[in-house]
Amino acid sequence: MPELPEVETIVRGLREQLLNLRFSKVEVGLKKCLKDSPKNFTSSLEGKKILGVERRGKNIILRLSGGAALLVHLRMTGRLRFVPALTPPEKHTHVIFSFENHPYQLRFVDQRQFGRLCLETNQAGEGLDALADLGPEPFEIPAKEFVRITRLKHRAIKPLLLDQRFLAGVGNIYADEALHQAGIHPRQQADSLDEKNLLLLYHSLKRILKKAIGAGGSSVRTYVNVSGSTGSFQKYLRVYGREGKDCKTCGLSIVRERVGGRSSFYCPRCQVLRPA
DNA sequence: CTGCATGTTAGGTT
DNA sequence: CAACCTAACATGCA
Repeated sequence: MPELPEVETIVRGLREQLLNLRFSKVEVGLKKCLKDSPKNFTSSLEGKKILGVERRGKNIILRLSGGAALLVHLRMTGRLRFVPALTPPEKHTHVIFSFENHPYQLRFVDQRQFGRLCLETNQAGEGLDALADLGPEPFEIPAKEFVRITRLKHRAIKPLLLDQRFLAGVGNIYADEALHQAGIHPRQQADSLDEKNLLLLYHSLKRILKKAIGAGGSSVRTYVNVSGSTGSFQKYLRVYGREGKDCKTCGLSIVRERVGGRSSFYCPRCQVLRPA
């Protein structure tokens, strides 16, 4: 659910709140969301200071004193909330972080328990192991490079966009929206697209991601930001979740179809599948 | 009751 | 190796 724009919104919120805070206490209520033992996790974190908050793909990275990093992946329903310590814990609260001389807590809440927190005590070297396989960031890869690597792939474009090793951060919502905007069928073979089409896709994707970040993300199910507010980009979705409704470009009914095991929404008139 | 849902990974097959 | 499929994870909702 949280894709690049939602994660970016969360990261910005966390950066505002967490910079220079020092963990005083970490409480783990559900150990399966950790890679480490809870004991190791809490004792390694306590006393460390938060020096930076970054995003890589759909991952949240807290840079800590001593060279460590706390990685958070929210998967489907994970949420990070920054709330007064006196707030009664909501259902599915699994980890609570308290800070020195601060009345608020950071809480990890996850209804479906798929989200993961992982502490990397990596030294010197840059790469965090958990992020090693991620593809380029959509905002960093140059247009020509995007065109080049896409045409190397003999597979449908939609599952390719969702492949985090190909491109980091794109999920089901924004893949469907970008393909609609570019007039490309989700099942179109990547290596059958010409440069003009791929440049259009590249710019559509960046434009949509940027607009969605500006709107604070899309709240289609459980997503809220760090302070609990919903995003507003769901109002601007043109295909995602709109099966049977009319295409805002041509009026034809939006269809839903499984592509690469994921439901995909598209307009059969604006997005015609062409033989490879 | 059944089926389905967002992300990711593991494991298997083609 | 690349591409592809399915199951699994846990819960809530239609």
